[in-house]
Amino acid sequence: MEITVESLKEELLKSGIRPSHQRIKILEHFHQKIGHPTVDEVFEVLAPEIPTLSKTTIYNTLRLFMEAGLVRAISIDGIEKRYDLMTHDHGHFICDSCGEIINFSIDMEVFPLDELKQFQIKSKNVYFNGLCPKCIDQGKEKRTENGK
Amino acid sequence: MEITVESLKEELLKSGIRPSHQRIKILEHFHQKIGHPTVDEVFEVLAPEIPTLSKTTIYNTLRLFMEAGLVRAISIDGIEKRYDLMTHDHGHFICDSCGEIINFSIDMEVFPLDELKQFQIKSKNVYFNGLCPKCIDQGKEKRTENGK
DNA sequence: GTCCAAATTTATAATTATTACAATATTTTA
DNA sequence: TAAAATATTGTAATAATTATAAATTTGGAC
Repeated sequence: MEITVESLKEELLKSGIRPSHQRIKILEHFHQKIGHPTVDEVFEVLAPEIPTLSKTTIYNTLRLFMEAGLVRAISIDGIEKRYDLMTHDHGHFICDSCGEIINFSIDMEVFPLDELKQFQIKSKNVYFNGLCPKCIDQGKEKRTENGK
Repeated sequence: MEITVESLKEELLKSGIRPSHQRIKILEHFHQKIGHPTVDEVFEVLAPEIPTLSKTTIYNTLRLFMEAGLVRAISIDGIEKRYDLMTHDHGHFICDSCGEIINFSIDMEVFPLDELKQFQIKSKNVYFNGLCPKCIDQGKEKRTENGK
């Protein structure tokens, strides 16, 4: 399905969010780019397009998107939050050496949930970490300076 | 099994960590208290027992413990890292309203991992969030000020 | 189209978790 | 006991995030 300004507006309205210029651009960024950007990374990309853009707006907007269930935050490295479009279920593999985050598909229904019957579950997140193939080849062990 | 200073020393030595007074006390704290303390919470509890204790020591020690695989960090709220003893596999449920973290048992072997055959997986983490039974009863929706 | 109220964005300052670093203290080894 | 290695401490620096208040933009009533 094509991503247009109109479809983005609709997506926002459906979540009860007023589709301002900034919000459309930020949502568009998540649809166009794959990956798991930080607030800073979103800012760096959009600042040239929206010269008046403020980082606070991105913080505000992403919190709004989260509350509406449009994106989710992942913060496995504990340094900086990263954000991820809420699409289909998937897990995240984080490489301890290079820091890269790799999606992998996973069926969240595999969990036996007798213990959580009384709970209302809104989202499920699965994180693995270890070494990615590239870093295994290079014989790396610990995260290095050049790894983000 | 009884937790004694001797058993804690052994545990540290087995991981190649020299069992200093501070390190023993910090490890002991994780064995005694259940929960997922932050650096600050560990500091508050241990500072009276070790008057010279520095927060830097706790940061250093917990990083050391993590590298040795004794504890793991969870940072699902993205605010402050919390630490957890590496015992048996379990998942974490985080209540969006009161912020409480509840363990639940889970078999990490249920994951189909064809996609990650080439990866070296060191740890697996599962986080759910939503509302806990207490907060459902109280009709809460969003996290409130009194929720940590 | 103009005006008004509400919502949004912006810039700045404040807060807070974490790390860097250098000095001090402790422990180990010879 | 003396020297070397390691651990701890206190302070200062860094960096991500939030609070706040002013400025701007938006949407609707007329």
